[in-house]
Amino acid sequence: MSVSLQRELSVGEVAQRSGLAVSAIHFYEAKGLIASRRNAGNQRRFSREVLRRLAIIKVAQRTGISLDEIHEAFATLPEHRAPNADDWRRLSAGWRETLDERIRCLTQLRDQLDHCIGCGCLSLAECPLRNPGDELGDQGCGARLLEPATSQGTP
Amino acid sequence: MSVSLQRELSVGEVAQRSGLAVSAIHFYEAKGLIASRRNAGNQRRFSREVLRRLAIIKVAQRTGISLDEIHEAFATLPEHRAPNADDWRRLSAGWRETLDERIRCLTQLRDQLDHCIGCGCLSLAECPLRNPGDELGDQGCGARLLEPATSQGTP
DNA sequence: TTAAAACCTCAAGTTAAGTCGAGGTCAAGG
DNA sequence: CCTTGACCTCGACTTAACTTGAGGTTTTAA
Repeated sequence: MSVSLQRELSVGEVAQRSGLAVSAIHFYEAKGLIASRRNAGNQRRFSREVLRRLAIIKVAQRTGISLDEIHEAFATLPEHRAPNADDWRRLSAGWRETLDERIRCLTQLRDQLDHCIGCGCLSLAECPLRNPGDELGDQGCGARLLEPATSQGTP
Repeated sequence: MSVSLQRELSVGEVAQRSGLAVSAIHFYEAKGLIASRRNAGNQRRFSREVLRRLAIIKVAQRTGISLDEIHEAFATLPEHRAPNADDWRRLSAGWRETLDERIRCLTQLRDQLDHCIGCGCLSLAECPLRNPGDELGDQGCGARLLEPATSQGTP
């Protein structure tokens, strides 16, 4: 196995260079996230481009994107030519927004939690967050911090 | 089903007031996250405290804590008395740190991604992030953005 | 040439966090 | 009394993202 410039890569080489398990690479191929051609003995041969794709997959996953979503995003890449810098940039930029949104939601949660640690509302019944009327601050980040004030009982 | 002050709650009432499915409440009980006693007819009866526990579970889950971790945290609560404000505060404060850490990691990822969108390194080979030597900036937030520079090939 | 290492396919297993359904019991209202 | 709705248990199913293993083939290095 000599070091190469442009030769195609075996699955083991891809695994080593990407830091992924061989089984994961098989899995991604089965999912249509990456492609390979086969040599005479039916073994996979990958172009170097696959390393970039795998890197992109890993980044996207870290931002909380599912493989299905990654697949959809990859589907927007042009079919007839290899993706170029702008293509990747477009995907990255889209995911950056998702990531930003997630950060925003978690930060909001943290602030609520800070408030609750301060006022003890996670432990006592008088939490201001239990009251409705804070729809203003609600940016679609998921559920309220405490029970959704069913407005029955607790007289 | 009359509104009550202090009566114990049936599983349906807990479900309604917590916004969880009955099956989820069964599941949490089976996992040891909440407890109930049984009435004469073998039906679950929950004390009101369970609502707070469920609220805590939901918050913790939103911060990315697993049920197992929540279980561990709950295990640090005193056994012989009902948890008080300080107990809950302690848990919340611990999870706040976890949350903060997650926000920090995602923010770092976002900044890296910003950089990569700018320089196109997600698409081209000259990305500065490929080079080692940035252990300084690495705060244990997971993998590098690109391949871990196996330092063979690409002469 | 030959033995080990790498590769192949396909099915089944794993974990988390629940959901769903079957088959049976309990409780409340008319 | 009887029906309806809420409850009970238990096992099987779900999804995501892989991993593991069995049984067989190809490549590579000595």
